[in-house]
Amino acid sequence: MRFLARATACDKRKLSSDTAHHQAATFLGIMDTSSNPYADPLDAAFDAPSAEPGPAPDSGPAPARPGPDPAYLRGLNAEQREAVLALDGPVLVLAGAGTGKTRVLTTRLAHILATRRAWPSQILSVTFTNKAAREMKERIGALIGGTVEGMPWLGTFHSIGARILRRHAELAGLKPNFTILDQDDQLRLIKQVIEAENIDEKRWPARTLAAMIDGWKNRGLAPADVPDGDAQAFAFGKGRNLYALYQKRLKSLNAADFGDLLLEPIAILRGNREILDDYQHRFRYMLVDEYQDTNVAQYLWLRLLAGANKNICVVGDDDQSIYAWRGAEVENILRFERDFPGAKVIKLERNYRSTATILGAASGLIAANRARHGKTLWTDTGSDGDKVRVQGVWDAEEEARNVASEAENLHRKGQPLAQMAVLVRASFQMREFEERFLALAIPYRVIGGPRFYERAEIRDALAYLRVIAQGDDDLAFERIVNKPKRGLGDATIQALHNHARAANVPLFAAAAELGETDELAPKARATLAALTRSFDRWRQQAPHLPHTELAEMVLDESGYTDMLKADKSPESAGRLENLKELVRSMENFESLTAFLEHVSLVMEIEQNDGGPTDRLNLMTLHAAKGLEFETVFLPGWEEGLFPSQRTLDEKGTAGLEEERRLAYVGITRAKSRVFVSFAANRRVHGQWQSALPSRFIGELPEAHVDNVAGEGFYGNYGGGGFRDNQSGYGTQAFDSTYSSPGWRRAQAQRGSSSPFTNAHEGARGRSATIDAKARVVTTADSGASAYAVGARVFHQKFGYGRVVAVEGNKLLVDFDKAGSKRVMDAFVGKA
DNA sequence: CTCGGCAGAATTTTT
DNA sequence: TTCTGCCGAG
Repeated sequence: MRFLARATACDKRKLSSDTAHHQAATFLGIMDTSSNPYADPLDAAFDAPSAEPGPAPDSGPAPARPGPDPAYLRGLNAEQREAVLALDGPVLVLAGAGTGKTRVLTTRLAHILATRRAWPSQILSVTFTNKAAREMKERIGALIGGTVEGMPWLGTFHSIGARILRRHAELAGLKPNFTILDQDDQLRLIKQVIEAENIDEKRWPARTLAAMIDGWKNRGLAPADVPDGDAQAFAFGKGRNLYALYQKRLKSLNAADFGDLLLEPIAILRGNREILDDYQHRFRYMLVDEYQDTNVAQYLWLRLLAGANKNICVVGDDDQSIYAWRGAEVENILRFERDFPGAKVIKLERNYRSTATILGAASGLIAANRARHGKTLWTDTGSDGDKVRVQGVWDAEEEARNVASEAENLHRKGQPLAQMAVLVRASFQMREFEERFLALAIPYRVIGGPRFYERAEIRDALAYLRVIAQGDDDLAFERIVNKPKRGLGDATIQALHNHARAANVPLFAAAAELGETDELAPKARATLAALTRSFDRWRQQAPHLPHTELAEMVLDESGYTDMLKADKSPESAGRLENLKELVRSMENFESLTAFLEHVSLVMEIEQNDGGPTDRLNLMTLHAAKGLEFETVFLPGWEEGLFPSQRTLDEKGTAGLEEERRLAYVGITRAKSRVFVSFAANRRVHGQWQSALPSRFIGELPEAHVDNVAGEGFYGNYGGGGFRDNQSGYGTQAFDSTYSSPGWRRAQAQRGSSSPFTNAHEGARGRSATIDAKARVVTTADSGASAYAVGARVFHQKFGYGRVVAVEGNKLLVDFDKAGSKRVMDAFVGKA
């Protein structure tokens, strides 16, 4: 048990990195294994060139098994139990929303381990997100003790793919230390390839080709496999060739993109019988989470690995497949039984999350879809609960006001803000809500917004580190060669490229060479020489000091931090702060390479940005999958926005069904309350557009819905409007609107002007501002809207600061991190 | 080479 | 409306 103590004392984040597994493995290897029942004798040997395949299950240590009903099985319902216990042969678990899917998955793993059916290293369990992987590790740890780090093959498709590819890199024409490119790098590279072929990048944008290449890779297609029709679609048939050239460039850069992390292992497994045998033998059990989201490549990968023993268990929900646009094939889950004959299919339909009303509404909606296995969620929790409230409003601003005030209501009644979420279809919808929350000083958190590692300053810092770790990394070198500005412009870069190509060396080497010769202007030459010398120095230092110190040194000596310090813009302080955060996060890794590997596969960072913990959640519907909240707000249910017109145009019925699944996901996130709303007018790209309520509203069973007329909903829809809405949204549902006092008042105010004109803009804008103020006054406990000089305040965007001056309702605030800013008093709260 | 101005495009995005 | 990327002037 000494082991357990040490394991839990370890930093959890450390354990989540792939390289940490190696360490954990070594750690396990040198341990006194007799004290840890799950210590895995195989894992330590994994990296040996010819690792012995594991012992047959029955040749392992004697199964000292707990009695007939181990603790971890208690509390499972019959279906869940079956899903946990059905270990032999293929199993498809159709797990509806809120039916305890993760619990089944983790319990199943625990069961395999506890019954000694396999060692931890003989189980392959794949998830899509790092978050899901982390959660599984934690939950398994909780079930069987803190031995999670002994599960080397629990991870995302991509991290496991990367692991396999690193092990056999040479078979794919790569070195084991290859770089993993993210979207940004990928796009840059594709652009270079297009330009090198003299194709007009304006006419044939790199983004388009990037999307096509991704699509091909998702479908498991190497350049040679790309069908003619597909290849025809880009630059008069040059698509395939460009794809091939891109792949060639990747190899010469010793780099792989995300797609390659799946594709290359497939090629390796297909082309090398012994390797395939080794893995097939190794993985006695396979588990796949979110199977409905797998694409063809992932499917092929799984089929290859499942090979011989076919102990594969996939868990998913066809009704929650919302990533077809990213290559996911709902087909995979729909045809599982055909792919794996004799598969056992278990449906989890008992929902432990939502009220009967919410389930009824969600089921009624999803029933309109044709392509599905068909499940009926049920619950037996007491009362039916509140009906789904559907409300029509004038515009997005009113929508945000309603949501915010409803959230405040619930909050006053004791519901934590963190138990509420606003789920939008597209991120541009978030703005209105953020503004409103800011104005009311409602703490909120945006989930899935811009990623930490995608910020420019972070990517720059990483580029420096990448060049140090991997001199071949041209993309990284190019990124920072003139950042901070060193006077190395296009001309010099071009010369570098030419030289690199002629001498067939990486850019960095070319830079070093050009720093010696006199091909370049003296100034550029001296700068290049100085830069390459700096890198040489950093590389020399690297082994001798902690990588965090190295990072600090690099950022300082390169002039990068000075550049930010000299920058007077309000963001620069935050950028410096981010860099500090980056260095802090590096502490959790053993080495620079371990850190870089983590960064490329895990695009997130644990945020400890202070501020209140109880915050209202704001995110896209996609980001909400897998989460649950007491109350869910679903704004923007309008034709064109949701379902999205573009999806409808591009994907037709299939697209509509995916949008409907998205709506289903949204509703089923709620435990007790759902508020749907739609706005009659919305500003899209600065243009006002009118909209009709979404057809999904009409598809919600009437019995579970409560229609409410918003105060600002004027219902003046000319000849169109709800009455003609082909969705069949009932006229009677809104009849009350037309005669409500609110509506009459509104009519009186507005006269006969049409809501389709811009006439309302000024008036509405003004009244909203007044309203916002009024709300601030009523919410602030003192009733005062002005702050005194010297008061500590908190601003959602700029953080904490001190009031320096007050001018009417504007404050001059000296923010701790963001510097001096002029802000409206309504946008800050008392610190 | 650098900065400023203007045109054109703007869903969803697990890795 | 707002951001990005490109082009022309200094």
